[in-house]
Amino acid sequence: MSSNVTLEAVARLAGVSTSTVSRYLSGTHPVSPDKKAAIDSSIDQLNYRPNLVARGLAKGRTMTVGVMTQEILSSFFNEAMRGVEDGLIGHNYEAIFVSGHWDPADEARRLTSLMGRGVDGVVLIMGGLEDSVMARHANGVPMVLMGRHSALKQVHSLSFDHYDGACRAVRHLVELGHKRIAFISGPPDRFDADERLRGYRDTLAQAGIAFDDQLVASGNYVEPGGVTAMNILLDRGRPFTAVFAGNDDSAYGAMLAMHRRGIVIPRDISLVGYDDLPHSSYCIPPLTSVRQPLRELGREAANAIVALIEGRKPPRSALTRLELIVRESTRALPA
Amino acid sequence: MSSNVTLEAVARLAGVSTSTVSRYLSGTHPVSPDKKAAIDSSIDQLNYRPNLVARGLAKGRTMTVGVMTQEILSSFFNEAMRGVEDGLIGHNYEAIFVSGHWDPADEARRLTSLMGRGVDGVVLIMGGLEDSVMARHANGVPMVLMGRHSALKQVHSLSFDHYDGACRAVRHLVELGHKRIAFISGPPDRFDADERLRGYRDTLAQAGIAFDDQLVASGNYVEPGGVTAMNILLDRGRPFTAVFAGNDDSAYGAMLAMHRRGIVIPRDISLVGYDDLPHSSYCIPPLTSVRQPLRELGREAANAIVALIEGRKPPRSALTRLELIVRESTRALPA
DNA sequence: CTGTTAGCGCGTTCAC
DNA sequence: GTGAACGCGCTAACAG
Repeated sequence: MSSNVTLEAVARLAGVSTSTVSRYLSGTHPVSPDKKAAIDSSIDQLNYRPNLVARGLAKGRTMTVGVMTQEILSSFFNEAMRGVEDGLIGHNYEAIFVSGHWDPADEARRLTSLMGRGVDGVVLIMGGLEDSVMARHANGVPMVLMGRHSALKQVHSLSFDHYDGACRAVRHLVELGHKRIAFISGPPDRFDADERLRGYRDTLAQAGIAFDDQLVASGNYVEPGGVTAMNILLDRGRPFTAVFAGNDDSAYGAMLAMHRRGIVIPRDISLVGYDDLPHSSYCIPPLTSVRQPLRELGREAANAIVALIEGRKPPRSALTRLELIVRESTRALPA
Repeated sequence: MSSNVTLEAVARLAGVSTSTVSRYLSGTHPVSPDKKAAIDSSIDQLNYRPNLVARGLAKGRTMTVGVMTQEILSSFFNEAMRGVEDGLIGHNYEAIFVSGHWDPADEARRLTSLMGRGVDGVVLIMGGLEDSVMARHANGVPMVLMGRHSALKQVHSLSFDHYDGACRAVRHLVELGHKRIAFISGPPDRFDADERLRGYRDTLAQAGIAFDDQLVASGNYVEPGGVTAMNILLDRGRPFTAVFAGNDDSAYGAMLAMHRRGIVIPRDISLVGYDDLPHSSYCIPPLTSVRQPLRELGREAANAIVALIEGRKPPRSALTRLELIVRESTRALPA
């Protein structure tokens, strides 16, 4: 385990007591210049590195926050993680990442382990932990929940308005003159998926377009699901000129399905995605998508958790601003 | 910090000594059935969770291994991380991820911090740490280096043969009848990039095709670089019928650049990538690419680090097997 | 099988 | 300013 050279060794070499070294290192009390020098020299002579485990035990704080993602293999989560990491570094906290794999049992396990490791706070990105479980496992440490909302008042929730995002996407299509607009939905039991569907329906209604359930196919937010959904849509034979995919990964799948059938985007069909993943600027054609500033949200989450840890009130979230990024996968229908 | 209920509280409630509880929990010594029951009941009555920090301090082992990635936002690293995570879980170790951002100073900092946290072992994924630095920071804990090689004998290196991979890619193109084959290289100072270039040149030579430096443009392993490189290649006016991109991200960029100019893949130009990122099955057209079993390598890394930690010899690496995945971005040239 | 006694390395009283 | 002593929660000898 870590180093073998301890604070005590440093103290002995410097001819002072361990408390003096400790105080010097933490800067809590003034130390005389000559001792400072002696300590400094023996520190790098011995190549001393403080044992964070011991420090954590003694102080009851570890200067780390646990970040639970669901899936390491996902641009979506990665953006959020990156944001949290960025934000934390500025505050001298370190992130330790674990992943819950969308499995509540796994999530609970990881959360317990994080707590046992003495993290000072926890950031949960999405996931399916129920409030009661979260409450039970969060042993008094502050928690920030990203991407969804919890009724618990101990947890600070930070998320986007998926309903609004979906409205923007569909409205864009409507404004381009599309009337037959299909929808590839997300996993049926997920809040954000439901919200996006609701946005789709409401915007259609608002535009005076009748909802046609033959025009929605369920995807699951991953590429293969997008392929399947698109094929189903096409096979049903109901005509449509545009598709709104519940997320970009589904959209990628849909693109491939269309490509296979010789359908050209946006000439034959317009496509809008959701998430604006990094890759969406580089697919063929570049994808029009609803951008959620995930990375920024991650930074906010970091700020919030640090504030909470230090007993301050988390700053009011400024952004949550969604934006439709128009690229080349959508076009106006000739009048 | 974590829970407030301690081992001692449990012991008191159960009417036994702390050591008995400790022994029961760790299973190192037999404990009488009635005490077991008493302990069990008081554990969940109190909702006791062991304090891993204290345990770590006492045992000198934390059952965690530090994993340093370079960039969270990269499918490449994510695959590797996922593999390591998978592998570790089976061994009851937990991964804590940090990222070095391809910056040696950052890497050194993170490594120090990991050591301070008392990780039992470290897995480094790529990165640019020099041997001397690695040696200095790895305070006696075992280390596994993924994706590149170190001369240090304390570190167990696990990587792929990039030269071989490049040869396969180019050979494929040659076999399809291509003679004018362009190359989009990686960052000039990176070992794997050099190896791929070498594979490209050697395979060409072997096929009796003269090397033409006007046919290589330097990318940087990310999409924008691929776009630029492809444009340069095209602007030079030197004809070519195929391109080997140093990695998939560059290939994606190249695809977009061609799309913009109305060049159709593979009708006009064939394209081969390297890495076989998950997305490569879903781009348009699906990309022929050299697959490196990164996830498997990650699992091997996990096995190796655990073996090292437990004083065994790491199993000899079985795979490192590269494979060319032929999809739809390459076609045979008419004879 | 089980309780008692020491630490693990560091922060933090409390005196001087 | 500075040192001595104690404690964070747990495991590991040491005795029974």
